[in-house]
Amino acid sequence: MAAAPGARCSQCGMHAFCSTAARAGGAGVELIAAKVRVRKGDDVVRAGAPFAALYAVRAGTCKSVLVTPDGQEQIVDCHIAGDIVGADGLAGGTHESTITALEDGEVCALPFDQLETLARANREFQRNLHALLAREIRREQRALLMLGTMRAEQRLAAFLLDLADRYAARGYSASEIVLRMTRDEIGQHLGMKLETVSRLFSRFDQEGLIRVHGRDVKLIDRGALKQLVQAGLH
Amino acid sequence: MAAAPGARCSQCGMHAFCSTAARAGGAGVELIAAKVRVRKGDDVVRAGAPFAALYAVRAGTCKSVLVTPDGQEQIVDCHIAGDIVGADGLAGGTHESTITALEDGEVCALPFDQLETLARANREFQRNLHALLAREIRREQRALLMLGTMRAEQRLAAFLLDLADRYAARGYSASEIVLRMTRDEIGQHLGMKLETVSRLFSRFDQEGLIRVHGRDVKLIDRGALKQLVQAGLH
DNA sequence: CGTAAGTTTGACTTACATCAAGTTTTGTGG
DNA sequence: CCACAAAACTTGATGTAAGTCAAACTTACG
Repeated sequence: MAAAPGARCSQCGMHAFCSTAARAGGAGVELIAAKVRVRKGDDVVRAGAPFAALYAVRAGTCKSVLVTPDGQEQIVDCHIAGDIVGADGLAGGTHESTITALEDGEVCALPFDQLETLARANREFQRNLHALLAREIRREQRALLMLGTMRAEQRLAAFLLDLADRYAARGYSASEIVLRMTRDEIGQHLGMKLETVSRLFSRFDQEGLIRVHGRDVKLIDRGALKQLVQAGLH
Repeated sequence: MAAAPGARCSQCGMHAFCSTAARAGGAGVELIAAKVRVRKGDDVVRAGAPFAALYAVRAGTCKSVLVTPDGQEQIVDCHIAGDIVGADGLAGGTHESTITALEDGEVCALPFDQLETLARANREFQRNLHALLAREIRREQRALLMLGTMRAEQRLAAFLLDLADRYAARGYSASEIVLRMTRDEIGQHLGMKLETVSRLFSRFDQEGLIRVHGRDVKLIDRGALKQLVQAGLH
């Protein structure tokens, strides 16, 4: 179950980890990552499950979902290949959100006690691990800013720009996005109804900001999108 | 600038840290916390400042604020005595949110490289540090759920219950709250306007859920408040 | 004690939700 | 590969929660 050695780690967000982990390996510890295939709709982790590992998304995309007592769902974040997920389970020992594959893909389970052992052995790896957790705090703070202060059109524009930037950072096209979420899921993520998402896509298309065909979205006028997010013009 | 030894650490959220830190101290490291007085309105950390330490709130309350490019403010969280703040700065090396005192108080600066050194030396302390970061992830995920799925009245009810619970966990009254935030600040935290906050306080008071006198709030019918949050009845 | 900051309440507006119908896409078994 | 059902999407008409504007009231503070 050990990961294939050197398997395209350079594109993986865990890269910094694994490379320092390899060096820290000299200290007598080695990271054993279990690579798992997931099919669309599979749960990577389920809310309430005991926490034991972080998961590196090797291929595909995932959503992490929190559910209210009355059944309403909030998509807390969506993850693309290279992201590390599941850190919320670390507090309290059980996962709080359910992480589900949005398409077929592959994840690596990284046993957390092994990560901690490596972090104790290697200062650089430790810092990377902490940065990983802090990055999640930061992403969520930004999401709060978005939900708390922006209007629907701004949130959707910000969402598209963020997604494009993240794909770009992983070497994919920065303007051609294939959404893996339904309109309903995008709505659950951005705090609006699917009809509103649909209407905004149509309007952005009409206004020449983007070009939409179902789940294929092409960013046409990034400048205008950015301005929309920032200025919040009516 | 070292903290007064044994200074009411039992009430401090850092307690688990310091106690294990003391034990880890046998490994030749000691935590030097700088205790600082803050006045109402003082910034504990400013957005953009280089990250060097976490801050334990020893007395008083703080808010952490994120600002949009166009000047809108989102109060990401508010912190009471016993909380540890400033973890968002760990990613990227600079603080992203500004943390401001809402009343006179006292904070301890905990140099992060010292915390990391202790974490490498002591497994239990390391786990506590990780749990601290994960708890923040969790709080923010819940806040996202709140902003993304709930209506204004539910958010305010949830806010009051959370605040009461947190005070209770620190040994204060679970039903008598003294708000340290203005209506405007509460609105900036919950994603609504100050007028809406005011109206909801008045309505909750009329309906007998709470008793409001300015910033003094007494929770009367916690059951009803909880039901309001969960059921979202119209 | 007076001014400024904060709060309340009312009248009106608006962004988004809801309800509803029709269209397109996706997936599956014959 | 096609047929057909289910799921996803679009668009319109209407409703409503919360925002905006405005004025009066209360509390905190120099």
